Amino acid sequence: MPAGTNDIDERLDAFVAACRQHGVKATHQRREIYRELARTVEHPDVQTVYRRVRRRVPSVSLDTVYRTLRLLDDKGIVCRVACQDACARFDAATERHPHFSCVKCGALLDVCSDELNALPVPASATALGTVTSVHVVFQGVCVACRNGRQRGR
Amino acid sequence: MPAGTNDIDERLDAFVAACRQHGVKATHQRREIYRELARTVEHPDVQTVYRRVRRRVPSVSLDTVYRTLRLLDDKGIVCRVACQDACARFDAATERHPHFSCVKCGALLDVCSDELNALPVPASATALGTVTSVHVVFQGVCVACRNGRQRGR
DNA sequence: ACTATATTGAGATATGTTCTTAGTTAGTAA
DNA sequence: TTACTAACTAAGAACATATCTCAATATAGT
Repeated sequence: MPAGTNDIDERLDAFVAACRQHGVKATHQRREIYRELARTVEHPDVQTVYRRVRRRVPSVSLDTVYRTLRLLDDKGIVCRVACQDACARFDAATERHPHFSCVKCGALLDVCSDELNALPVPASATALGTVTSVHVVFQGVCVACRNGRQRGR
Repeated sequence: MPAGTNDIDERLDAFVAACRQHGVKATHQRREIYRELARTVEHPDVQTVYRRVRRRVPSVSLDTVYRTLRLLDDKGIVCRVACQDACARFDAATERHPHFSCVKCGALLDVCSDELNALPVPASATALGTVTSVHVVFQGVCVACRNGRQRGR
């Protein structure tokens, strides 16, 4: 979900509040890591977040980015998006929504579908256990790649 | 999907045919790797397949299991299942079907839901690109873990 | 402002996966 | 059956992702 500057500030305030609520410190690094996630729709992986945060906080360590994203995922403040490649990718939007994953360029895009989001979990799934989250990924070739344009991550 | 012995033989025949069709050799190792995948519903990872295949083919190398599973995934003969942990897991059933993933023990279970399988891809997804596959994963705690029983991979 | 303690940075380490080379085996098509 | 060649094994190296250890530091509550 795109977000204007004001929006980001609001979300950062909410983030700090969420940290307090969970009893974890809202450190400078964590705020910057969250900001990078909240300000993009790309669902960047850890390395990408690291590279970007380093522009603002040159001393930040890769490990801190790993630790922070894992922590925030555990607390439910951000969420990890399942994708086919090896690396974990993250989303600041924790509300359930499907994704589109391009097998060519690796782009991971948000899909808006109230219909799908409202879809109840089938009994055949709840019979297997307690469902806490639902992940829907459409895989294929994105419009940009289909049109021949190549783009990196 | 579970499979009896006869079923396995049939699927192995189909596997050999699929190899021919794709111009790759249906070697002894590849057949045994496929057999291990077809005979279980656990969606094992590479290491697990390797351990099991070695019982029948002691000389098989880990690298061959990696290479074979990647090749078969590329050809669409098996499919890689997205899961939260680092390692790739595989499924001999290539027909679209949802999975249940247990966050505690890592179990990856098949969900049977004709309803979900029949669900059309929403226009908001096809607008982003050409969809070639749909992955639905319900995440949560499986019945066994909920009941306190622990089980390894 | 002070202090207890959660958090960080840096480097080491673990794990999963792929590649390289060279010599050997075994499918496939004729 | 034979020959061509893809595929295999072995062993090592390389690479990427992710986690750990521990001393130094910054944050939150008083």
